[in-house]
Parts: sequence; C-alpha cells; structure tokens
Amino acid sequence: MSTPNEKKEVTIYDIAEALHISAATVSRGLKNHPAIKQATKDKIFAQAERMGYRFNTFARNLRTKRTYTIGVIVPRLNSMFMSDVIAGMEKVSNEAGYELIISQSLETMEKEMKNAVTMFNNRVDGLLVSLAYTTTGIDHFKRFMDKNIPLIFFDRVFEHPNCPNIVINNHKAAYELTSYLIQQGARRIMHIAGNLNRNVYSQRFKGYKDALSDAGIQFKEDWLIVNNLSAEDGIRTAKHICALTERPDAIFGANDTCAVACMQELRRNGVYVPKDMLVAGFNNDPIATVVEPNLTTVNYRGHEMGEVAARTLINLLNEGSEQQTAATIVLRHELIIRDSTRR
Amino acid sequence: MSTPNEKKEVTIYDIAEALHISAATVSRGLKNHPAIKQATKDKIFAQAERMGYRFNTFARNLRTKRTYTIGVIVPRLNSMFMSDVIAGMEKVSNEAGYELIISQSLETMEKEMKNAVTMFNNRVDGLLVSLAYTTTGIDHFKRFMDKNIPLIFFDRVFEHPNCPNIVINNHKAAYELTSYLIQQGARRIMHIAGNLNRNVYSQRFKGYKDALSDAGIQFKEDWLIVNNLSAEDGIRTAKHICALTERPDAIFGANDTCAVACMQELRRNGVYVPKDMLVAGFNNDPIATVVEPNLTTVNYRGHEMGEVAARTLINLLNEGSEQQTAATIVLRHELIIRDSTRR
DNA sequence: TTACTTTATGCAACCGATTGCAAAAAAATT
DNA sequence: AATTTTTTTGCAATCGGTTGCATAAAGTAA
Repeated sequence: MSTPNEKKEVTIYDIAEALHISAATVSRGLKNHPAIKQATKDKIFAQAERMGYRFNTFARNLRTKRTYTIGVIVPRLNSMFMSDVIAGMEKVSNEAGYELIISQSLETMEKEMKNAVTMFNNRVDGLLVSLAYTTTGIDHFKRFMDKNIPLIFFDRVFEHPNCPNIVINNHKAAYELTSYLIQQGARRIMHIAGNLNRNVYSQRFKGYKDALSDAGIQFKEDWLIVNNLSAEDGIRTAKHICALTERPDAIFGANDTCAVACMQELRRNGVYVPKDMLVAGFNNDPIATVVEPNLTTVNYRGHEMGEVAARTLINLLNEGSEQQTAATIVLRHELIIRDSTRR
Repeated sequence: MSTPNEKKEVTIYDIAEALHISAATVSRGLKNHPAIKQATKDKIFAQAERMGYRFNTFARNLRTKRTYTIGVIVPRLNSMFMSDVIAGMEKVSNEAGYELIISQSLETMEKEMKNAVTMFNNRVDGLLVSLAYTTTGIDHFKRFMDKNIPLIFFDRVFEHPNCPNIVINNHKAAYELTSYLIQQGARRIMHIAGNLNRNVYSQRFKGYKDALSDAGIQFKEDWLIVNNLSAEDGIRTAKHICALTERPDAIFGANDTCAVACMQELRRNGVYVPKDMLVAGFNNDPIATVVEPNLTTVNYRGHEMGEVAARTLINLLNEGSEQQTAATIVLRHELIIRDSTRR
C-alpha cells in the first residue's frame, strides 16, 4: 500500500496564495461564477494552468452531495444496439458534465440487484436501466425512489409512476411486421417470444396477435413459443416446427439471433426460406444482413434512445423534482424488408 | 438545482454518538480493523444496519487520495468479445473492491484522448486500455505515467517499459491459420490487414508472412491489403479481387466482419467458397457461425483476458510500485476450422 | 460631498471518513 | 499489589472545494 501519487497536488489554496486572493474567489472563478470579475477569472485560469492544477471531484462531491455521475445498468454490452445506446448516453452526459458508470446484469436479476447496490453506494445522481431477462420486480430499485434519485427505464422497461420510460412502439412494430407477412400471403404465422414479463416481448406478441385478429385470422395458442431467444432456442424451435403435422407458413421471432438460428436449422431440415416459409426477426442485428437469405426485421436506433434517455435524466436532475416529465417517450422504428420474406 | 436527497444521511458520527464511542472507533470497526474488539465491531455493525448507514466514498477518497476506481477505455462495446472482457474485469474488480468506469473511443484517437482526460480527472487508480484504430502514439497517457498511475494495455497494445501488455500470440495464431490454409492446398493466399500500427494487425500479418516463407512460398506485395476491416472494406476488397487477372486461392482476413463481407461479395460475383477460394477470419464473432459457409477463424476468450488484465492491475495497485511485474502476458487462442476452408 | 446601489471578494464553517499518536483499559507477569 | 505488556479506544488535525453572509470596492444619483 504505497501512495501512488508522489508529487503534491495543487489546490485552490495554492492558486489563491500565489495570486494573493482567497480560495473562495478561486473556487468561484474556476466555475465561472458571475460575481467574479473577468480580469480576476483570467488570472485564476492562467495560474491554474501554470501550476498544473486539477480539480478534485471528491471534495466537491463531499460538500455538494452530488456526484455528477449517472449509473447505467444494461443486460449486455455485446450488441451494436447497446454500444450505440451507450455512445449516445456518453455524448449527452459528457456535454452536460456528467460521467457514466456502466455495468451489465448479464440478463440475470441477481446480478442486476448487485449492480443496483453498487450504483447506490457510488451515489449516482440518477440511474438508466434496461431490465434483465429474469427480472420479476423492481424492489431492488426501491432505495433509489425512497431517496428521490431519478430512475429511468429504457427499452426493457417497467411501468411505475415515478419512472419515465424510453421505448419504441413495440406493439405497432410487431403489428406492422405481422400485417406485412399476412399481406405476403402467410396465414399460419408462429411467434417466438421472449419472457412475456418484459414489455418488449409482451408488446410484440400483442401486436402480432392483434394483426392476426384484424386480418380475420384466428390465433392459435400453439403458434406462440416462449423461450430465451438464444440461438440454441432457435434451433430447438426449428426442430419443434419440423415435427408438426401442420407447419406454419411464416415465423416471426422477437429477436434476430433466435430467428436466424431457427431459419438456418429449418434449412438444414429441408425447409427453404422464403419459398416454404417466411421468417422475420426484430432488432436489425448485423447477422440479419449476413445470413442467407437476409432477414426481414425491425430497426431502431440505439444512439437516439441513449441520447433521449440521458437527456431526460439530466433534465430531471437539473430542474429539480417539481417539474412535469413525460411518463413515456416513444421513439421511431422502421420495418426493414429483406429476402427472407419475399416470395 | 434542488438537493435530490431529502433525508439526512447517517454518518459514522451518528453511530458513534448512539453507541457512546468515538467516530474513530466506528471508522475502524466498519472496516474490520484488528485493533477493535469483536464485541465492539458487532455493536457497530448492528447499529449501522439499524440506522441505515451508507458509506461515503467521497470522504474516504478525499482523505486517502485513492478512488478504488479503475478506468477502462475500449474501441467499442459492441462485440461479444468486448462484452466478455468487461464482464471478466467487473468480476475481478468488484471482488477486490474496485469499481469500473468504462468508455469507448469509437476507434478514434481523438475520442480516446478525451476519454483519457476524463479518466484522469476522475482520478482512477489505474487504467486498462485497448487502443483505437487511429491511435498513433500514447502521449495522451503520459500524464498517468508522470503520476505513476498504472496503465495496462490489453489486446490492442503499445509496448512501453512502464505498461504491461495482455495479449494473445497473434503471430502464432496467424501462422497456424496460414499454415493450415497451405496444407489445404492454397498457394496464393491474400491477407486483409488492419492498420499495421496496431500490434494485433502487424503481428497477424507477420505470422501470415512467416508461414508462407516457411512453406517455401514467396510473398508478393499485392497479396497484402490494408483497410479498416469494416464490412464495406470487405466488399471493396472482394471486388478488387474479382478484377485481378491472377486471383488468389485463399483469403485470410484479420477480422471476421471483413472476411465475411468479402466472402459474401465474392459469392455474388460467382466465386464460390470454399470450392473456388478458401476464406478465413479472426475473432470468432457470432457472424462466423451464421454465414454460409461457416467461417474458419481464430477464437480467444475475452472473459479471461479481462480477468487477467484487471488482476494484473490490482496487483500493481496493492503491492506498490516496487514489485516485479511481467511485461507481457500471453493468453491462449485456438484455431476453429469450419466449412469456409474445407475442400 | 453624501447616500444609495451594484458589483467583487473574503471569512469561516461545513461535508464525512482517516490515521498517527497518546492514553486508557484489560491482561499478564513478577 | 505493583509493574509490565498487550489490547482497545479516543483526540484532533486533515483531505480540498463550497457557499451563506458580511464586507469592501466601485459606480451612480442626489
């Protein structure tokens, strides 16, 4: 245990002394307080620069009880989508003088709870969360609400009076996609869904079902398959489908990973897409453009979602608690039609 | 600007008062200092629990001048590999009582420099870095070295006497892959490389070249193509290859994204893999298993790399500066042979 | 010149945990 | 019982900005 930093740090007191003014003036000058004369500010900045001063966040945090830090909890960091979300958040946050602390729940509620504790102990000013696959409630965020620490959910959200949600219209997107499949001639459309406790999957399922209904097609219970949407699940589903006596003529997977794996396994079993069966996914993952045939899917931009989430949070932090904030912000999505659904 | 936290925070002083002991004892008790009697510790912990005490990091940081925070700068967070790396780092760090601050350079030196400044101002105790594509030097990390803040590079590294490197043997992996291609009958093997200033790409290139040389094959300058290894670059390269009078019989791309895109474009131009040409990549990205034919590639586990990097850094932080640390740690890799190179 | 604003700066008490050193309390030894 | 040793605990200064309030300086009006 040695002290890592040898040289003594320069403080505002050192600057004050060098300029024969008070530390208070230096403190105000450094953050551009209007009560300080411009000439004085200039001198302070110059001196700070000259002495190699660096601001001490902890002294400020200790005093102000704010950390200018935003916590981010996401299921995984391994998709282009998430990478974009984070990039968008970073951009907005940094411009507003906030830092990000990022952690992944790896899709388990257990880790998500641990992450929440960590964030709490790090005293983040606010929290941006996309829920894990297995999360069943949000009690682990209760301590944040108790302390009035703003909490915003994005993408995988949870409806709660205190927590704004940033989402896309999953229902509408799924509705559009399903309607399109019907329009392509499909009648027996199966849906592979994720955990229906997660809004994204329940909404997609509902959109799918409503589209069927509106087209006069009677939904059958065994058209719905719920699993973890992993590649393995996709393969399993394909095998299941091949074993059916009455096979579907289209499959709509709630994510691309699963849809692609399923489509490939179907192919290995002699089912050709799109000739014998249409397949569509959701997310516009890079693999959708690699797989043969290219996968029809729904695209939505992560960067925008990240920006909006961060901006909403920062507004909350700056304006104080007594302001009007939208309960839900819905972002754009778009249907991307590719070969996997073209007859 | 309202204070977000309404209720007064509980401090060690409150606990001390409640138990009629001193704050110093509480402070020591809470961190299990051996000089405190077990009975006293028990009372302290119980009281802390009862009062809803939470530790104030900033007061400690201010005092100890350590933050128990590790900075991580990576090019992007969007690969399974990076996600695993981060997960590995998180695991080791959290167990050792450290937190991670993560940021992405988005492959540009400019952003990487900004990230470095941020990390510096946040006073991370140490830094884990994988360099951006366009980074040409490491002057932006000089301030860390000046202050003796440990800096460790992983994967995309930079050799510097003060900075340990965590890598795989890129030379050997590329050598093995190339040798395998030769063994499959390939004689005119092209290599698509990334920026040769990055160790990973220069080493892979060198391994490729040495394998050719050892097999008695004369390397030709125009077998080397350097680009950004993006999908677009892969397509461009494929077109370039199709226009050649003497086409290669195998292509070794320095990452999977580029190799896959190239392979697909070749196919669109009537070149069939593996019949007409063998193709291999590097990284074992998910798309390698999705593309048809499946891509031969090199796998290495990110989780392990993240763990090792974090552990190495934490050792440095704990043991102080006067210890022996390996300059370079080399991790395992494995060749994954799939259909894209099977005749 | 005096009185009143407006603008700039300084004082000093925080924020909450840490730790070297001294002293008190308890245990062991003579 | 007195003394020495060991174990526990407390004192008080410290880390470095922040900010309400007071005061000084400069500017304007009367």
